[in-house]
Amino acid sequence: MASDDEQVRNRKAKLDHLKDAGNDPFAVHRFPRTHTSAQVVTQIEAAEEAAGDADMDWDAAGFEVTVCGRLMAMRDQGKSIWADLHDDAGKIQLWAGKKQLGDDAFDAFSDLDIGDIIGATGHAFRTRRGEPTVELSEWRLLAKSLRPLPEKFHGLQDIQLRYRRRYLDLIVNPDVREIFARRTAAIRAMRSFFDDRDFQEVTTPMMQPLYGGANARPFTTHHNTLDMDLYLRIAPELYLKRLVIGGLERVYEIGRVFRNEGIDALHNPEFTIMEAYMAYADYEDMMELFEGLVCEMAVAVNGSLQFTYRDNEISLEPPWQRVSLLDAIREAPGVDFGEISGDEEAREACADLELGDMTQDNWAALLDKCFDRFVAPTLIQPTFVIDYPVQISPLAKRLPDRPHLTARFEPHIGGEEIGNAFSELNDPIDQRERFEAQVRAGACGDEEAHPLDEDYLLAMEYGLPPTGGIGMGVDRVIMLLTGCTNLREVILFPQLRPEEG
RNA sequence: GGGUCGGUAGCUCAGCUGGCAGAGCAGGGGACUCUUAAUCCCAAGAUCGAAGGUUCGAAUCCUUCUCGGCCCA
Repeated sequence: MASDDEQVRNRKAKLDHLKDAGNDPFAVHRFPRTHTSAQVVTQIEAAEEAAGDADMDWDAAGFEVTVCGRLMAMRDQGKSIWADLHDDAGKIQLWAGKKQLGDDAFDAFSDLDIGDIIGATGHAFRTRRGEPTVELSEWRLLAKSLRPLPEKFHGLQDIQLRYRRRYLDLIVNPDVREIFARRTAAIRAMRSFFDDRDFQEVTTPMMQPLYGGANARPFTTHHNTLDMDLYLRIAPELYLKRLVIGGLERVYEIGRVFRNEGIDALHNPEFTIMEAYMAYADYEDMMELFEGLVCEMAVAVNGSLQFTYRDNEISLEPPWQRVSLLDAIREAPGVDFGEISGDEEAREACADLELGDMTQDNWAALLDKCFDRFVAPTLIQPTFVIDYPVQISPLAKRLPDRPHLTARFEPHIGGEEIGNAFSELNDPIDQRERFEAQVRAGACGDEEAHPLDEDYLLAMEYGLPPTGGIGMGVDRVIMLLTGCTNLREVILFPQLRPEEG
């Protein structure tokens, strides 16, 4: 057990001594700092600027600062100790001199451990070697760290430990901090994009009496007082469209959805989705909106519309290319799903494609497999895959000239699907028939089939204006923009198998 | 589900065709007032993922299991 480790025992013993001497670090409630590490550096540079070419007299030009953070390195030279203090803004070097600080405070300082949280006051200056530094005149321990940190040079490499103890990952791996800062910038850009266009940000239920808005299996939970089962949402779609019916003409939501499916490099059971709906707009408008949104996110993350993903140079410069779903599959594996309707017929057409066991696959599943296997990996530059068959698009509006197809698109970048969008189906009669077809598919074993939602149909019968909607897999877009190849690198606490066993 | 690579000290990693379990960092003791992956000296730290097998002898070879990475389905 780690708790018996020698290093932990040493640190606990130090803590006990502090408590016995009336210096319990955990009794400290607050610490007023005057400067972050970055502010100290900036002010040192400003002092140098003011002094011009003259030699700096730091005794005169130095200034008093109070900083706080985590001790990340100690270089003990006997009567002089150099230490690195890290805070949210960066790092600043501390210097403790035995003569300058006094014997007691100096000895106590040398007793600190890497990982301890301290506050310190002193004179800011730059060393002869050029390092911005605070010469300590006073310091205090604000929290004792009882466990040793991972190695300072290589950081934490163990993938499982990095995710299970993400705090350690963040403490010792600076590039991880950077990725999540970029994630935050991307989401901030997304909000301002919609806010600038007069969209209203809303929150809708995560616990729903009936799930819908996507084809996926849900998680189930139970409310005790109401004594009813509830589903964790797989999408916010049907609630957002209720709001459009209610007259909120432009709405968006950024939030978590939950899908009860496998976990791999591109799937986490809970992930962040963005959905937006715009009354009186269609899927062509949504393509433009989607392009603009991703471009603004890219600029926020990378400062550019160009980026590299898996050695591919990708440009987000609009307009993005478009390909018809059925045309693309007719070209690549050479199956014309537009000419095939039955499940058996589809299986025959795919017989030579080495798609594995097809006995459970219906027409829609095989179309999906063909696309995922032969077409999606080739869509490196941003591409809208358009015009999905009505059978696999139960919430999308039909194309007027080709009613077997819908006004729907899925954007693909770097070979990955990053969203789904369409002109929303607003005919409640057609919607009921689509739901009924889904229920039939469910009865035939399709576990991801959409359930029939009477409450949503009731809302639709009051009148949903013609509306365009988009959904985006936010984590996936951030993954692409940051060059990560695993979703878990952009989710702070990805789902893992429980520890032990 | 299949293939493949891996699990060795708190952390990062060596350990070859079987022959005393190693280093660096961190930690302990000591020296050192411009260091910054500080440096130098000393001592300590291991159920080698688990179980079985082969062998005089297994971290190493074999089998099974387990956990994880990557690739494929």
